[in-house]
Amino acid sequence: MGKRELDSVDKGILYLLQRDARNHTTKEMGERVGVAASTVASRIKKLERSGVIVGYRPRIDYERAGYDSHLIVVGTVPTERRDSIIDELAEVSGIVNIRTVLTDEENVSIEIVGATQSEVEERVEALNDRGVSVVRTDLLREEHERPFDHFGTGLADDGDEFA
Amino acid sequence: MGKRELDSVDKGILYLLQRDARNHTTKEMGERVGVAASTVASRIKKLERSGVIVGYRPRIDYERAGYDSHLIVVGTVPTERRDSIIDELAEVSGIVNIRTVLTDEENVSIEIVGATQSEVEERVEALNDRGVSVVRTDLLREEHERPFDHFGTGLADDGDEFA
DNA sequence: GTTGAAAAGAGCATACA
DNA sequence: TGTATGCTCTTTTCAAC
Repeated sequence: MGKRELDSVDKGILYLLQRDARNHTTKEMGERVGVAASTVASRIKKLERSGVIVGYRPRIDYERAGYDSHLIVVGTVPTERRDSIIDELAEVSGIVNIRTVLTDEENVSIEIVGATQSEVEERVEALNDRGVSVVRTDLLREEHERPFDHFGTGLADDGDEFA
Repeated sequence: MGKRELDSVDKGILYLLQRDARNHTTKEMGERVGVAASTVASRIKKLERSGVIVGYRPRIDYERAGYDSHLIVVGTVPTERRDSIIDELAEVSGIVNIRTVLTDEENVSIEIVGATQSEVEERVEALNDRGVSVVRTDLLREEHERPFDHFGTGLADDGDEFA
């Protein structure tokens, strides 16, 4: 499915979903965006089917969940083996996020979580065994997420959300 | 609110939410985890209140949404001004994610989205004006997200999800 | 804390503008 | 394409365990 042009209703809905993707009702969103609840529902389905919305995830505070060690590993993978290496990282426990960028060096960033520091250290070593040449390992301090503002400025009333 | 110990029901629920935080019913989750639907609902509420679940967000394919330029900026912010600088980045359009790590150099990673390359380049320059010394700018290639496996191995039946 | 049943509310499909 | 109505299913609530 190709690219879609988003209108202001789509953008308003996306904005509200980014503020809270689970505890908004379609009715509420419809009022904010100026459209009927059923329209909101069908727009969301369409955004899902067209691939603009890929899925929904909870934001988890791993520390509160009892996993004290949370770090970002920056590494290099040879571009020609990149995809297969990334696939195999599925077998390493504790990896919650992987980003790859279009460069030859330091082209992968891996977020790893674990209960203890030593547990996570083992996992970092496992990365080296699997073809990721680790350049740097940093403790994650904070992660801020914010709605992409183009999806909402003036398109939806801001109520109070749990930001 | 302090740390919580998660039992296997909590972990199973978190696992399922990570697979899809919006299109699972509590009944379905209850069946997979071996508990009643109402229990699932109350556990989720508790996880939200205790801060283990911080929120819910859609995963958006920005390219399909018509925003072609998507990049990761790695930079350095002076640690003593870090929090205020991060706060002020709220005024820069297109920033969707900011991570800070516990080092003195290259301690911030900023994800920026925009409609065109030049638009995003302007925004990167705006970062320099606001106290972020930009070290590197890379085009984002792919981002993989996966459920933290400790939250679910064997605790929830895997149906087929849209992973 | 967990359950199951009853009430309230949301989502979905059909029909229509 | 967007909106409204009615039907179905989900979520919420709460008394009992």
